[in-house]
Amino acid sequence: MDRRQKKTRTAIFEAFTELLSKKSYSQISVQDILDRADVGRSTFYAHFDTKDDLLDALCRELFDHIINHALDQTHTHGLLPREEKDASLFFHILAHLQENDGNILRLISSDSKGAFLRYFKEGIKEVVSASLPKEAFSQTNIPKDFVLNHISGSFISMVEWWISTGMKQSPKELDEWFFRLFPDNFRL
Amino acid sequence: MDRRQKKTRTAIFEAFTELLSKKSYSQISVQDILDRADVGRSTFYAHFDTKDDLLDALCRELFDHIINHALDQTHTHGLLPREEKDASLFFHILAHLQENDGNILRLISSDSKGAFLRYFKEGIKEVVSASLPKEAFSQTNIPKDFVLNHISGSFISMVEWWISTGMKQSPKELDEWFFRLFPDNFRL
DNA sequence: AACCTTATTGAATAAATTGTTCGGCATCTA
DNA sequence: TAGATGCCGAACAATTTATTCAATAAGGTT
Repeated sequence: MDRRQKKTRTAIFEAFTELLSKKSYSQISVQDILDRADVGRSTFYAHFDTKDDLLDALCRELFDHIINHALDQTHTHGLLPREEKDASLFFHILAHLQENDGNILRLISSDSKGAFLRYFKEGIKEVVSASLPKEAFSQTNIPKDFVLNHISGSFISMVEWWISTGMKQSPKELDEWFFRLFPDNFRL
Repeated sequence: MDRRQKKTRTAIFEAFTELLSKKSYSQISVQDILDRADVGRSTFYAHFDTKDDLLDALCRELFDHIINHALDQTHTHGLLPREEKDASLFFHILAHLQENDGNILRLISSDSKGAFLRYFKEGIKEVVSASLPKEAFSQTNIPKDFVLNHISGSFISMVEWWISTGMKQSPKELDEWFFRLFPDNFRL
């Protein structure tokens, strides 16, 4: 990709996330983004169809970043038995969030988190689906998709809670609490 | 309240929910609402400050409706032991949703569900907090608010899943599955 | 370095939207 | 019936959105 394109793209992303930490999504005008990113009007529309499109692209980018990071970590460690807390996928995601990499936290606590959390939840669902042992389902007749939705949904809910209450707990602590709220025969 | 006021208020609410089932919130203009509700421009702004204010009011109204309905039911039955599935708060909420009272489903499946689900989740948290036996916490050192957030968050998540997959399960079935995804020593 | 390609700029523009104001009219309540 | 209150709808200023286009700048290739 052309250097110029990359430059304006990240300039827009950065300006956008900065603004998102101050105003709500609907209050941000394209002009605001233009001013802060120091980018021409027509340039913006050459990159993104609409403001919604920009939000979507940003969410996708941040989401990819998080998931890939977490997957790298777990693959490095291999899929160890659950007892090794450091190998938990969720632990790595939480740890990554704690570093506020890519200003993700700004987005999650803004009122436009909806778009992002959709991606986030869907991604978690897929990852969990791939790594969850079949034994977790075989003993019940509860649909797999129902369980996956429960796990990813409550995880996202926990992340929101964590951020909104000031991130006072460590990823390890959260990870442990989280799993203790599932049935004893669950080994995630 | 003046009959005239009530009339326009509900006319606006109805027009709004109908529109929400077709377009996303941001795509709906005040003019759209005016046309469909057959209400004058100045009248609208006499009732609501902004479009956001309207959404907020609608969410509050629907939320009150659901929660009060569910609370009535459980109070009628009294708080029976958990084994009596019909007495579950969650069962009643699900059953009420199934009746699509007040076109709630339209709102929950629209992309402006965020605002509504916030109220919904917060309300569930309070109700659960009030009715949850202390034994559910005493054996752990997990903060109560964490647990409440987990319960209400995963419940909301389940409702979204239910609606988005066509509501093929009965409230009773869902209610049962839901509780089986909690630790065995949980008696909600 | 010269050349071709592609991106950016910024201004001008049309269309849509928002929120306000105000005089005239309809409807409620006492 | 009378006074108060709500509704109407048109007109209005201010923003905002998304497009167009010619001039300019910068990138990449040989």
